[in-house]
Amino acid sequence: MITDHLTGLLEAGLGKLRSAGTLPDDLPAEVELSRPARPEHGEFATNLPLALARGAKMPPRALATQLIAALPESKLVEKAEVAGPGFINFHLTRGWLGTTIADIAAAGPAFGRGSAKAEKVQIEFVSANPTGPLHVGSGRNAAYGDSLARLMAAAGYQVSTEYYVNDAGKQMERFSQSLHARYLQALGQDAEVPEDGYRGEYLAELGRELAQEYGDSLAADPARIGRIGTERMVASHRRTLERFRVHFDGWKHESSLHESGQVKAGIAKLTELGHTFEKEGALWFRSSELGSPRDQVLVRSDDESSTTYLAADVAYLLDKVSRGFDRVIYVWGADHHGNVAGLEAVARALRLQQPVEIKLQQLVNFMSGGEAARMSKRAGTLVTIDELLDEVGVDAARFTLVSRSIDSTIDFDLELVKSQSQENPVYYVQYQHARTCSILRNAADQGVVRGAVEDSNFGLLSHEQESALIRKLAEYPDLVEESARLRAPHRLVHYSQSLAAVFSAFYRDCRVLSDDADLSRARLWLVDGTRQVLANTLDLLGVSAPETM
RNA sequence: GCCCUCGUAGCUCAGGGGAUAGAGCGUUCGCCUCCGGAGCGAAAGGCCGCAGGUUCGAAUCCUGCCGGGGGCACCA
Repeated sequence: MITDHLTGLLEAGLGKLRSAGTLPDDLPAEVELSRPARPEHGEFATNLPLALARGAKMPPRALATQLIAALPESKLVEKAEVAGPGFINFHLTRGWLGTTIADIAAAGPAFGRGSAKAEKVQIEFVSANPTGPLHVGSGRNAAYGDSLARLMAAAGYQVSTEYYVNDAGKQMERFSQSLHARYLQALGQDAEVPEDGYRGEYLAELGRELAQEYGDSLAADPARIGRIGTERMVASHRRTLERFRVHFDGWKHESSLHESGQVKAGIAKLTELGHTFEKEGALWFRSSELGSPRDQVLVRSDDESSTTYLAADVAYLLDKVSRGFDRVIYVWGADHHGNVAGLEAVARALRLQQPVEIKLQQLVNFMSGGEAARMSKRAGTLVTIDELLDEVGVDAARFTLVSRSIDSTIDFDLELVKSQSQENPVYYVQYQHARTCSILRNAADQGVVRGAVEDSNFGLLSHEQESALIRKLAEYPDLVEESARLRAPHRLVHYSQSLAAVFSAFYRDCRVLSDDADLSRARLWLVDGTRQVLANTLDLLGVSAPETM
């Protein structure tokens, strides 16, 4: 990779300056090359001299000049020059073009992958209550979590994904009672959905379904109805998510943590470590001493067996760690942010060595025709992922939902997305991908043989648009690394649009299939590299890369 | 009141200490004998919410204020 090569040159140059006594000894040994910026000033730039100038007690430009003089010879660097307040711009030789294209051709779908890391990371996301269909807010969570998992895996981490099924507690009781009422109604009996129950039409449907399948045999067993209903809901979540191209490595039921005794054991461990106390008949977690604004209840006063969600969270966190994950990432909706301090307090109380990261996803404001539409499962008004997919398809939905920083609220206007779906940027990116495939097909039809990549003469690729395109392709491995580090898959969206635009400019100015056979071959390799990188980027987003549209 | 988050072009948003702050949409003006026009080029459009601070250097980091959104349960 080119940045590795340049970093090596800079390190060698620095070493030379160090041994000459120009630099203080306490400067960092690691050299960090900045990402290519303002490529019109050179193929790659670094702000390293600026970063070091202070420690070196010399003006950045002077340091940059000395550093350039100390750089070893390189076949890939034509020249290096000082620019701006003290940048070093590298102008690369044509040899570099070939190495980049050859790298892509050799790695294929693996181009951009980081070196394998030992770190095992678990990402838990969606984890919606199984009390109703998944709505678009969970869709954003799913799109983000899944892309993050793909991205971190590409960056070299060992990634495992999990969905936590909240199939215990009072919310589930309300669900059972609501479904029971709907079931009785379906049997023609008088029954009312509880005041604080779930009133959505989907439960009435499920009630009719159960009445048809089971007759009246469940009438006296609301608990069993609840269990059956929950599993139906979980199964429907799984179907919806698979349709959304989101696959989970594991599904963890909260109920299993209760049944196995892990919840009790977790509480006992907190008590053993001295972090609990009793008050007003309840057992409390003294989280206020661990950075949380208040203490929290673990076991309710009304019933010794009645534990709170936090107690289950303790058990679940211990369970995750016991499975050998070195880092656990939670993706939560912003409406759960009040629980962040609590979980962090738990991690501190348990003295976990493993980092616990909580990514808060801001809300999706669902709009309809410019007007805010409230989403509420209990009121039964919501827009489900399935409805969204029916309207705009998986590709547009995923691309749109992951396109913004996870910290930003998204206004999602279904009317707008429907009406503009043909102008959605995702189609632009896919279109450019299809175009690369089309050119490759045409080449095959015309009997143009690309030959081996090492036999191509990439020195012929001297056009400005060709250089710009190769620079853009060469950014990709760094982009993967940085986006993964920042947990920011939305950067891939912006990159895909940018790469598509650069390719489009190349396409306009540089005819690929021409009478010049050598040039055609070199350009075909460039087109193929573009196709590969577009496909790799879209894959990390869970968006398809069609060969025709 | 406290906590989280956002405030950048008309709109929706990128930009995680560095060069002349970018993209899409919208607006205006151009471009189809040519590998896919779901396209391309150009122009117009910015006290980067406000005020301090740190720094050689701040849209970026810190503090305060203003404004939008969300959250502060013995629900999950």
